[in-house]
Order: sequence, then structure tokens, then C-alpha cells
Amino acid sequence: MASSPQPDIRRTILDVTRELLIEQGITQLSIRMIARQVGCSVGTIYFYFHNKDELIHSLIEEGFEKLIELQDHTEAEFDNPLQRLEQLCRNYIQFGLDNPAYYEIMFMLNPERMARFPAEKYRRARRSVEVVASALKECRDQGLLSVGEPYIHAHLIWSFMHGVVTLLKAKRIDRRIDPAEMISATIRHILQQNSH
Amino acid sequence: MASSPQPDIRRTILDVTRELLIEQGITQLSIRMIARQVGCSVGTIYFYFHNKDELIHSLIEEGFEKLIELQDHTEAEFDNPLQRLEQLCRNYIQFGLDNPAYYEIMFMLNPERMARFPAEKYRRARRSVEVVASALKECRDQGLLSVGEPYIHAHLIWSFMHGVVTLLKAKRIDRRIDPAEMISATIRHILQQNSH
Amino acid sequence: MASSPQPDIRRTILDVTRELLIEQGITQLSIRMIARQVGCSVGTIYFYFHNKDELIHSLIEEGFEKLIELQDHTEAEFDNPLQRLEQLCRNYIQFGLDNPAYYEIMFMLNPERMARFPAEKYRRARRSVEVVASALKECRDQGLLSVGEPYIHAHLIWSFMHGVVTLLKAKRIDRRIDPAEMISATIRHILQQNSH
Amino acid sequence: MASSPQPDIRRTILDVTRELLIEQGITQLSIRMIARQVGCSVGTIYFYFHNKDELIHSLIEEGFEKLIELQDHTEAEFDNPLQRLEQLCRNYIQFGLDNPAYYEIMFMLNPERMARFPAEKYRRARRSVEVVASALKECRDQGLLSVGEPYIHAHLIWSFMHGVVTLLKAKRIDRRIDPAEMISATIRHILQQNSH
DNA sequence: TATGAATGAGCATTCATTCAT
DNA sequence: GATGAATGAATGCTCATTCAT
Repeated sequence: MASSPQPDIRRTILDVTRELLIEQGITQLSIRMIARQVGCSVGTIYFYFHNKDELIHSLIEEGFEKLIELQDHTEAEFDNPLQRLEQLCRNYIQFGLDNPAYYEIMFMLNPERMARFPAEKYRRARRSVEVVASALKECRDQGLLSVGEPYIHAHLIWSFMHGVVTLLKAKRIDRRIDPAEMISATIRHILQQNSH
Repeated sequence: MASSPQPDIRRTILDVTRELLIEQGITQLSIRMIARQVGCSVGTIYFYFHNKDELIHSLIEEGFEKLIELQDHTEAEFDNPLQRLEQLCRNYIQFGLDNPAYYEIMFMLNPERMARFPAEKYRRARRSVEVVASALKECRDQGLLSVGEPYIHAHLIWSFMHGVVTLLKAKRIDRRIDPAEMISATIRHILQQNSH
Repeated sequence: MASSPQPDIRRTILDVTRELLIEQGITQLSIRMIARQVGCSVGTIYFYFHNKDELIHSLIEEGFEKLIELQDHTEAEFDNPLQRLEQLCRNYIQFGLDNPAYYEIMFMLNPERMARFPAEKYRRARRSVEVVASALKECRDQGLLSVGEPYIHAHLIWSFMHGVVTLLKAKRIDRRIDPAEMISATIRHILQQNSH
Repeated sequence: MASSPQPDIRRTILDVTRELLIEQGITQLSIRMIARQVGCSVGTIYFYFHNKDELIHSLIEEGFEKLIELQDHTEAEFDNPLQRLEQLCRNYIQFGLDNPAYYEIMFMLNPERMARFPAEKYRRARRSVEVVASALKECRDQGLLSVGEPYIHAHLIWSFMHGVVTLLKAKRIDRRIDPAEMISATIRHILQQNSH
């Protein structure tokens, strides 16, 4: 990576940061490491990003952009709210597992602790709940699902998915259990098709 | 804390570490900070713990001890598997919210990333799943609940609870939603009492 | 400043540098800061000035030009050497207080320490002493003042004024003392009108 | 210096800092340089001093201690206020020339610019003015000197001496002028023995 | 037991400067 | 004329760890 021609260093920096984020986690991540991996000097990174936080912020924005685009597209695609709900959930879980670095900085940072990543940066996270809430409402109105207040229930579903994603990501689930089966069971549970 | 007579410095170190863990998170935690807060020298901490990892390990062990004792006690107390299941879940969630530091190091570290916290350290985590699985099995056998394979379903329930705990801990849930209600809804959902 | 039409960027760079010099002092001054304030790139500054030192040199030259012009004009204006001496001293002190940035780089840098500002750059400083020495000589010849060797005495007067300027500039004089009064007393003292 | 046995590293750090302060000035002074010169690691310096400012502060305190002790001793020694005034002035100038590093951080820093060296740190500087003011008052009361308000006049004398010290220190005075003669002339001027 | 002293590697960040375009 | 991109060296500072006492 150090010697190949870099058409877009800014892009490379973001990508390398994402890779390192997966391997090291946010706290071990250092500008020096990124520079070494990118094959540029430390200063170059500071040329493209004011500071470390801004670099992470850019990644957070990117992550939300990707996820929201995915969900918006799904929302437009499915008329049937139950099918839509299912797809939204599959999307979310898949996004988390496919993009562990994005998921980590988007949903696993504690904004209380990391003051420099203020809560408002995460307001976009609400969007992923709202699309679910909207699908739930329609499901309820059409008698397809028996749920309580849709917004609250959407948070419940979100929590459920978040738990599955984070435990799978962290390899905490017993190896003998097939992740795909975990995911299917999760979806079934959300859609209240609990029978085996 | 610095000037009171220390009957058990080791104990104090562990307690202070836990407190700092809540405020700072694992990555901001430094031996110096602990020493300053305890009122001893850094060397003293190294007398009681070989290194930082061992100190964290001890806390992890302690955390599992506490949780397992809690769950074992509940398991012995309730004959009715459904009531037992409910109490086990309430215990788990409450434990996570009451002991954020323990919960963090027990369930939120990524053992892949933290090579020094090898997966085997977390095998005890399985115990909290097993008590749930055992209750589920009895529920199913007694026709109280319609679930699939109990061990898998126990992981599902665990994931669900884990998601709720971590999102609540990180203050990611919309402020307008009452945490207590989130928890109740979670329990209801687990017990498949979804109606209203 | 960034968007107005720049008839003379070189001039703007010098002016901005002077302003920043007042606020930050020479050591905090950075090319980047200047460029940002001017609204140009760092490269542009290097187009007009070979390096940072040359930029400072230009300001030093400018400062001496200003001061010398002021003193030369005064020298031509006053026939009476005592009045001339008084005006020369008033000029010097006022110049120092009105142009803190110029004064700093002209008279407060240590050429031993700053090898890149060689002593010869400061030879022009002697001119401000010489005009005083010349006035002193005339005063002595006309019996207006009882002084020793004029050139030495001129240095004494210079030192005196330099002390007042630097202490006032650095806000080291007790706030309860009116700067104007300090200056008047200084002038009186130089002219040996010591009585109250 | 790196290999000799260091009985008191803290002392060595202070001394080395003082030496480097003379050569480099405060702005070029770096912790790494000090460590290199002392022959210890950077961390060692931070063991003895919380940060760079605290290290400089310690030197400032030391400097004022030295100067004040010198002046207090002189004050007690001389009954004759004129002789006392003379000695106080000789002391001050000599102190400045003998201890260029101390003098620089005590009297040549701009507290406005260096916010971390707050004005109050320099209140002790006033003491050197007060001893002069007290001597002046006695001189005036005994008819030995014709001066205005003693406190103001003391500031005048201080400025005068400050100018001489700083210009001599910075090698700004014409090489052909003997520093000792400058000093004598300064003292004579202060004592109003202006004739030849 | 406990500490004071010391270290080396690391951190985020800034800087003067260069140079192809 | 002017810029955007890049660099290497430096800065103040923190860290986990060691070890003689």
C-alpha cells in the first residue's frame, strides 16, 4: 500500500483508518499508525483532517450516509410493511456485520465518555429507528403485528438487533451456533413467528 | 480515601479501578490514575498485580463471581421455570445497569482485539446463558413457552438483553423513553406476552 | 482581508505579520498563521520572502526606516539642541509604544542568540544614538547641559528610554502609576530638570 | 554531565535549564533538550516537575529569592540611605548581568503574552522597587537627594537600570564602550552626581 | 510491603520548508 | 504568480513497567 500510486490519499486515509479500527479498536488507533499504513507522513494526514477527531467524525458521517441510504432505498421498495420490516432488519444486522468499523463508531461509542463526539453527532442514528417505527405502525394498523407504541417497540427491536450484532462481532456467541441461524431466529422473533 | 487506614489495599485498588472504569472507560484508565486515587505509589499496585491486564482480569473474575452467584441463587429459589426465567432476566439487566464497570469488562470487550484477555477468560460468561437455557427447556417441556432449541434461544434472549443494557448504558435510547419501560417491555417480549 | 482585492500582497503580508507579532510575539508567530490571516497559501509567502527570517528582516529594515526618518526630520526641524533633544526622546519613546512589533524586533532581540539576525543588521540602531549624541554635544558646547562624553551619555539616555519602553510595553510598571507621568518624568530626568 | 554521578537530579535539571536559557532563550528551550543535556529521560524531568511551566516557575521563584535576599541584606547593612541606594542599584545591575537566565524570566517576559505566567507571579518583582523607594524617601527626608514622589521615582530608577542591563545583556551597546563605565555612569546619574 | 526514581516508547499536534503544477 | 500537497523533524506530554532500596 505504501508504494502503489495513490489517486486519492484522503480516501486511502479513511479506508486505512477503517481497517485499523477493526483490528485495533478506536482507542489503540493512532495517527502514526495510520500514516505508516497509508505510507505517508503524519503531516499529510493533518493536511486532510484538522485532527484525529475530525477524521473519526468523517467516518461516522460516512457510515450513517451508507446505512441511511440503504434503509431509505428499502423503504421505497417495499409496499408491504411486514416485508419491509423484515428487510430493514436484515439490512441493519448485515450492515453491522459487514462494516464492523463503521458500526463501532456509529453505535458503540459512549458519547458521555467521549465528549468530543457530542450526542448531536448521533442524532442521525435515530433515523434507523424511525424507519422501523414507521413500518411497525403500518403493520399494526393493518393488523399484521400486535405491538405496543410503535416508536418504543422500534427501540426494542433496535436493541435486539444491536445485541445480536455486537455479540456476534465480538465473537461472544458460542462457536457451535451458526451466526446465520442466530440472525434468522432474530428476524423470526421480531416478526413474531416464534414457532420453531 | 488516601488518608484512611487501609485494611486491604488490594481491595481498595480493585474498587478504585472499578470506579475509574465507569468514569473513564478502559482505555483512559491508567495505573498512575489508580495509584493517585488510592493514595499509594504505582509500585504498590504492581506489588498486588503483575500488570494492568492482571488487574483487569481480577475485576472480570469478580464480576462473573457476582453475577453467577446471583443467578445460581435465583435458580435455586424458583421452582416455576417461567418465574425463574423472568427473574433471571431481570437480574441480568439490573446487574448490567447497576455495575456498568463490571459489565463493560465482562461483556463489552472484544477478545479478538484484546489478545491479552483470551477467550477462555470469558467462558464463564456461558454460565449466564446456561441458566437461561435450562429454564427455557423446562418452560418448553411444561408447555409454558413455544421456543426452538433452548440453548440457541437462550443466546437470543441474552443478545436481546445485552442490546438493551448497552444502549441504555451508552445513553443511546431516546430520552423520552423511560428506561424502566424499556426493561419491562424487554421482559414481556422474552416471556412472549407481547399483547399491549 | 481574505476576500478584498490585494493590490500588494507583499505589503499585506508585512502588515499582517506585524499585527500577529504584537499579539503573539516572535516565537509563536508561524508562517501558517500569517498565510491564514492574509488569506493566501504558505507558498505565496515563500514567493515573496525566501524564508521566515527574511520576512522578519524586512520588517526590521522597515522599522528602522520609520524611526530614522522620524528622527532625521526632528533633527532638521529644531535648531535649539535642548528642544531637539527633548523631541528626539519623546519620539523614541512614543515610537516604541506606538509600534510594539517594530520595537520588539528592532531592539529586543538578542542577536547572540538569534544567529540568523546578525549584529550588522542592527548597526542602523546606532543612528538613533548618534542623533542624540549630536544634540548632547551641542547642548554641552552651549552650556545648556552638564554631561560627560556625549556618545557615552547618549547610550545612557538610550538605555534609560529603552528601560521605560520595555517595562511599559510588558505591563510591568505598577498599574497605579500613569504611563504618561512615567514618560514625562523620564524626559525631565534626561534634561536634568529633576526638581519636582 | 551525562555520566557523572548525580546526587540531586532536580537541582541539575534546574541548573541545566538555566544554562540553556542563556544560550537559547525561553522559546527555544525544550524539555527534550534539557533531558539530553542532563543525561536523563524526558520522563524523569516530568517526575520532578509537573510540566514545563512549573519548571520555569521554580526558576523564577529561585531568582526572586536570590535577588530579594541580596537586597534585604543590603538594606540591613547600610544606615546611610545614599550609600544604601548606591549599593542596591549596584546589586541589581550586577545581579542582572551575572544571572542572565534568572533576569530574563524574572523581568523580560511579557505576562500578557504568556498567560501561563500570570502577573501575580511577578508581584515579588515589586519588592526590588520598594527597597529603592524606601531608600529614596530617606534620602529626600535627609535632604540628600531632590526627588519627586519616591515610589514613582523608584520606578524610574528601576527602568533606567533595566534598560542598561537588557541592552548590555543583548550586546546592543557599542563595543567601544566599556560596560563597567556604562554601569558607573548609570549609578552616578541615579545619585545625581552628573558632573564629569 | 511499599516507595521513589527512572526509562523508552508512544501519543497528538505543529512547524518551516519544498516543489510540481 | 500562486497553490495544494507533502515531508521530516520537532514539541509537550503520558504511559506501562522496572527496580534498588
